[in-house]
Amino acid sequence: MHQSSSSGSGGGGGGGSSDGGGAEKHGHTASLPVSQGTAHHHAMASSNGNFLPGYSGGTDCGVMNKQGHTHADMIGLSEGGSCNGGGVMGGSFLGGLGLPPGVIVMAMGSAGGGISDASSAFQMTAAAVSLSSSSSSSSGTVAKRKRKRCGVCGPCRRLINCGVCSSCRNRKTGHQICKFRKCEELKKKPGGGGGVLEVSSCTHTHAYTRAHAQHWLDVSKCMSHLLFLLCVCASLSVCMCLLCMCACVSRCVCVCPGSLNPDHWQ
DNA sequence: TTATACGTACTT
DNA sequence: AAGTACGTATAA
Ligand SMILES: [Zn+2]
Ligand SMILES: [Zn+2]
Repeated sequence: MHQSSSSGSGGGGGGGSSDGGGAEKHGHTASLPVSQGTAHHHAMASSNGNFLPGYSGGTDCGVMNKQGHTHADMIGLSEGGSCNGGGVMGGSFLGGLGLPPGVIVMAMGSAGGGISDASSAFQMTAAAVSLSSSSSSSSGTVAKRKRKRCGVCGPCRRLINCGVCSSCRNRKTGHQICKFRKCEELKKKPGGGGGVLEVSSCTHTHAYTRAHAQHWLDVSKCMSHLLFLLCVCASLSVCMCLLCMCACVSRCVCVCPGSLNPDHWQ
């Protein structure tokens, strides 16, 4: 009797991200024009073609999809004029984001305390969301969100299925990614990893531009320029750079390292 | 529609 | 703990 035929055998919860994993299917190694040498992305040597190259952003305002494919219809929240450093901003900026009343604004100056890296900042963000969420619990619906691969860890950068692991051998019925390609973040317990909260199910649309993603990587290194806007509506979190006033919007608050990778913001 | 792959439950 | 199987979300 293997799991009977129906009734909850395989957890319905799942479902993932279809991540089109991009691996063997699209051999499409996004060749992005590197124009900013500021980012210190991890050095990686895609020697044998089994790994994706490091992320490198361009300066154009192209819109990128999860796997680096360009998408035509996505709209970036930050490109109103800040895409190239225009920095047009003012009271209208927040209005443009469509944040509902009750937004918590948390500025982090150099006096941010001992915080010196981006993930810590995200944790703070998460904590704040937690407070606001429990405080104004809009509905209590804790709809579980499905996670997506981070896109930057070693396994995520692998392109080729090993073909011999249990997942590969059992692919027909197992529906699992190759063990060597399984994202390190997804291996962790959901909600684990040091303070992740499950604020989710926000219907706000979000997007990012490639240029902004690159900028975000840079800005994350200098906490004194970050401004976090937390929406009590649950899961909307906006991270804005005070230098150029561009912003990142995410549906979920995540503290995993992948949050800093544009792929994670899909 | 098809292909990929997350979450979960059952099995070994 | 690892393997197996299923339902199904998501993208192409
Ligand atoms: Zn494998
Ligand atoms: Zn990963």
